[in-house]
Amino acid sequence: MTNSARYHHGDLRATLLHEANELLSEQGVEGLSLRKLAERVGVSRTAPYHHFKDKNALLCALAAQAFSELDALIGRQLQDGGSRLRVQEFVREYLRFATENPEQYELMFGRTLWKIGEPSEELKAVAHRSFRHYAERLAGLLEGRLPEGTDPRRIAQASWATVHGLCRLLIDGIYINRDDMEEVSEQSVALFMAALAK
Amino acid sequence: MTNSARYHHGDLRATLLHEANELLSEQGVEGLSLRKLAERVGVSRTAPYHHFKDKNALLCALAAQAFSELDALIGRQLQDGGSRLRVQEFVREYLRFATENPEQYELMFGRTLWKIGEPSEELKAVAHRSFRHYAERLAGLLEGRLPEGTDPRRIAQASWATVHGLCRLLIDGIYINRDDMEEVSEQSVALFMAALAK
DNA sequence: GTCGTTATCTGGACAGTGTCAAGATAGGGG
DNA sequence: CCCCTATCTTGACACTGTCCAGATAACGAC
Repeated sequence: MTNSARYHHGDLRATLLHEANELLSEQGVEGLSLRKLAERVGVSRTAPYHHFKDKNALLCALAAQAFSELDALIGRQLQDGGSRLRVQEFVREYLRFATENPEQYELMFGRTLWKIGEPSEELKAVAHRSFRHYAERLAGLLEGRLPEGTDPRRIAQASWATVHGLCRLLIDGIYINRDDMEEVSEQSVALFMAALAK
Repeated sequence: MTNSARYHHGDLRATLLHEANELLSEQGVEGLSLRKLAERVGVSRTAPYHHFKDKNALLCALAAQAFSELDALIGRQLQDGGSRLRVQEFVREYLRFATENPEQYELMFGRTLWKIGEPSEELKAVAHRSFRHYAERLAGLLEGRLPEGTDPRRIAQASWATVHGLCRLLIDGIYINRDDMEEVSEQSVALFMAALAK
């Protein structure tokens, strides 16, 4: 019995996730339909429903996966050490992550899951964890440099918003293009660190 | 012949735009279907196609309209005067605009038009104009305060990205909620201005 | 006023979507 | 060995955007 013709796939859930991610990269969330996905995997249209409650559930799983990668990136890049260059390098990597996986990034932070669909508990958890992780690492890096009375949490939110905004504008091609990216991000970080070093 | 029963509507284009904006506010881009819109206006499903080439075209018109409002806001808020408070107040108003019209804001900057669909020439023009307008006003406000060698255009891009990122995170309910908003935005502006005043 | 011309509007049709319900299949534990 | 149940399939429904051919009426030329 060949691999492709057996009735029970055997590893459908993982295959679906993998192929869905592929399809996502190629065509974006809008081009990712369950029917196309099923056909691609070689299975009937409703088969995925035995592994994911919903299209929403599948997308949440996909986004959660991506958040894990981002979380790993945070852990990798935001270690102790000279803070200015660290932050600069982190932002560069963050932007690289976002621009190399624009559709995944869109899914992670876009309204598809957070506004229209319900973000799954798993997704909310891993997203929140990433942010907390970032906040902690950043606080460690900036320890002692923060002006008195400055809430590190606010700094984390404000800086994340900046980097996130850069990504969004860049990915969707509004106001910032790939050529500007490097300079703009450097400028942003420079401003940020200058304010703190004051 | 009553107003609602005549064959030729007479002012369909404007009515469509108005009602579409209403529908957009209520149900978001995803809930805005041409068929629902047509029914709501009391006209057949394909009637809108005589006034807009596409669904995309209608959405572009809607977004362009919203950009005009944003442009007006920029002109209104970013006048000469004490720069720190001016900027603070501008950001507050920008955030208000975005949070009071979240679906419009999403349409203006979202991938629906900029990635999936084609942004119309009109939309690109008005969006670009808004940014240029912002950049000019900001440069005027910060005149003489910028560290040497700083490109005002980069400052405009970086600061817009920050505010934009705040809006996105806030609207979609990620990492920043309504209670934090005020503080985070103040913090952001404070950092920004502190860096420039250095 | 009458008569095209043309803008506007209509209903039918098609391909595509997510998802529910009912039935088919087979793997795995008693 | 046999049944239970996880897994998979087909059929169906409502909804979407949009093309096409035909109906309607407003408007300008004569």
